[in-house]
Amino acid sequence: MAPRSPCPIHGLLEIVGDRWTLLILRDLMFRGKTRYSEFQASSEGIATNILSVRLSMLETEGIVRKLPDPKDGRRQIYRLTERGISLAPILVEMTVWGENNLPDTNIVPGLQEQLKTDRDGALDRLMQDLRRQGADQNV
Amino acid sequence: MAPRSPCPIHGLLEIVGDRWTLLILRDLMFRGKTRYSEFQASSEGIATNILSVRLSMLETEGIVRKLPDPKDGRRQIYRLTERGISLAPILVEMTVWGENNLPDTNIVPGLQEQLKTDRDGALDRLMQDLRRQGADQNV
DNA sequence: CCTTTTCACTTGCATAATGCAAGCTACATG
DNA sequence: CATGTAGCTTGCATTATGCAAGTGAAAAGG
Repeated sequence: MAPRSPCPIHGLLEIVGDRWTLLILRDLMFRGKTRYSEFQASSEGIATNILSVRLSMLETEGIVRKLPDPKDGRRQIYRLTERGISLAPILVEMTVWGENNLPDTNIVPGLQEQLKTDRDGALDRLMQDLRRQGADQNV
Repeated sequence: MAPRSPCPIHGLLEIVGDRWTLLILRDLMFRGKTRYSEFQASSEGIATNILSVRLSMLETEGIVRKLPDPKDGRRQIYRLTERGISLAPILVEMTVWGENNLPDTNIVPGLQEQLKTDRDGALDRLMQDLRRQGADQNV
């Protein structure tokens, strides 16, 4: 949908402001997931048709790119673009807030400690790591 | 809705992960809005029934609190709680991303420059200011 | 006072988004 | 060459959102 106002938050929400998109990005950023069936397997249980629509939307928005797996012609590999990687600070802040304000949360082990003691450093390392992953396959 | 997984991002999205809630919080944080009719007047055009449901949800989640206007018995004043103020880093990161990655955005004048040159300082000042607003009316 | 406005909502109904189950096609595996 | 797997698409039920109109309490105006 086209934004109804020039507000940067509103514009961003037109892309990621639904129940599922940020969870897909979480899987890409924090959980090393790259495949359709992996996103589908996340415990929140996204419906397959919704996943399909969201992934292609993210692709047209330039947040992820899809490339065929060279080792298995059935498989597609989804990776974050640089534009997608630049969303990491938002996801990190969301993680920190959730950890501090919600009961019964648990993040990928290790990251939680890093975020508490050295948030900026942990964020930098995360983004560097995502860039390295993206550099493996072309562009 | 109750979260389906212990993921902090998922838990947060169960509260703010819809098209409108974060825009209400934006109005509270960056635009000094405190009243129902002010939220309704935002240019994205939230429907009045949705606004009503979202505000009471935010209240039960402890993100905002509603208090009667002592000067006008018809009016209610909505303010961020400390829990709501602690969402500021997320909104700020969203603003920064939108400014850098979307065409035709314009933020409340002044804040944009502050965020570019001194993000941490601007965030601190914003949160202090919100705390001061909240301290006016009882806790 | 008594009427008219304003404010903060609620209600009813149309439309759009999401959820669920089943099916389909290209490719891989045995 | 039969069977399985991955990544989807399709059809339909359910839920959420959007829109217009209406309501009640309090303020403002005469």
